[in-house]
Amino acid sequence: MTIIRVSQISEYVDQEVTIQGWVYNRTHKGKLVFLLVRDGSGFVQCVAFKGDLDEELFEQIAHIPQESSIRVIGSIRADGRAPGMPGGYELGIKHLEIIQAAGEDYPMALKEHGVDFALEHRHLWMRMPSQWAILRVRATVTRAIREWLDNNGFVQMDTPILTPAACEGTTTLFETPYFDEGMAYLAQSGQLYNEANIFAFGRVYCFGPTFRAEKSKTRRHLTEFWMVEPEAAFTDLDGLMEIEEQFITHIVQCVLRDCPNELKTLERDTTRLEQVCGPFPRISYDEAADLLKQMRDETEDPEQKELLAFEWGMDFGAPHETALTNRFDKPVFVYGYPTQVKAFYMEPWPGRPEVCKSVDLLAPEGYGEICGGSERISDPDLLLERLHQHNLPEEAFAWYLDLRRYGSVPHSGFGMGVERCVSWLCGIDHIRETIPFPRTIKRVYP
RNA sequence: UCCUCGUUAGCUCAAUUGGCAGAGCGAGCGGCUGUUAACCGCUAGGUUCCUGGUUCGAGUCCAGGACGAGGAGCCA
Repeated sequence: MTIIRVSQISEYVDQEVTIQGWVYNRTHKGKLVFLLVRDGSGFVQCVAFKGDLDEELFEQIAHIPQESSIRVIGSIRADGRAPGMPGGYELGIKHLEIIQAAGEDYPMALKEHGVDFALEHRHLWMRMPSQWAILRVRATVTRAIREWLDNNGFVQMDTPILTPAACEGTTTLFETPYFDEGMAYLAQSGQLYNEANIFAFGRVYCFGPTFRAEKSKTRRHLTEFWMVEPEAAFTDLDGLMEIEEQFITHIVQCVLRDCPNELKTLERDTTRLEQVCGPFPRISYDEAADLLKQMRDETEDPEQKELLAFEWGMDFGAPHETALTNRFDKPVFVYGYPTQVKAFYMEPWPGRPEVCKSVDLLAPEGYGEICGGSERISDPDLLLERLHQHNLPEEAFAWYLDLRRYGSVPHSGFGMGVERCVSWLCGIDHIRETIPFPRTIKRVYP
């Protein structure tokens, strides 16, 4: 008997097959029982008719607990009434074997749940269609990331997770004892190592978990999140933006192409996503500041006026990013931030030392920053000066300074937060649903 | 760290001025041949977050605490 996966069901119409999975839902109507069975690849309705089965089996099916694991045999038929994913096909049950009857106290009702309850039961919550869809989009995003980078000359170089000190000297890090060497810190970025790697490989990327111990409690923050960081030699800020827009375009198009069912499950309006292809609008920080002033002057709402309060030199807050991105249909680049709000290694703007060659990419529909990057300082003397200005220990950065002494070149790179990207593509409002087991300031379970 | 809010059945929530602890969903049993969050009937299910106080009487008022959420700052 052919064992098939639900995602392939349309190829087996009128054939007798076996499906292995779990009972997601059960409803019955006298002599009919409908089981909604999921197998990881999709959801399919299986129908038991009393007249077709011996009485003991029918009774067993009629009382099978939710989430029981089963093996079901029957023939596939097309039927527009059948729910499921992809839907429109159902299996007429000829035989069913219960692998394990689930306990009758399964806690996840097929309704909405509060945040705390859902997160406490993350190990079960992920079985539900919305979470199944989001996490499959995530898998598509990570595949698209590797695909584009691998196809465009970027070599994957894994950077260390245990690191000797702060990468940028600002954010709070998780620390752990490290033998006789004092404390080691969980990586908050692989960028500095990437900068070493480009001198050997030209274009590289690292892709892995990243850790920030900041007590951020917002819908945009996790303490453990995944970041991809490409870095390219012989690339200036304009070149970096070209890379970013091709990269993002590829990711969006892969998701639209490969995840239509998932996006439909999430009721994502894809018309906005379909407009996402490069080139993206580019505005300077100065222009963004003017735009914000203009928007603040135009609004009548005093609350909005206060939220949009802004002075040159500030970094953008979430309300500023939302207001800015609402003016555009595509992701928008904001480049040339004030040097004082950015990291020490960013190349100054020619003739304007108060501004640096940095660029953030803001996603539309209010999702805000998904990529942050810059052209890096390539002059060894300037880099040393910046280290001193930021009170960073020169010895710890000796290897990093070496990179500017032996064949320094203009180079640039950026980081993209996977969870923020997936949130945007899925149209959900909190990034904790975009990673299988989210780590937040208040949660390390399960 | 700061500001705001919340905690009542397995889940989502209601409970009027301080006056008998409720509903829907979920679970169990029964009914129905096309359900889409089916529907109908019955049953079970409670330390109202904790501690103390006021009161004849507290889910409700007061004080303290615990836990959680949203936002700010910081960032991806």
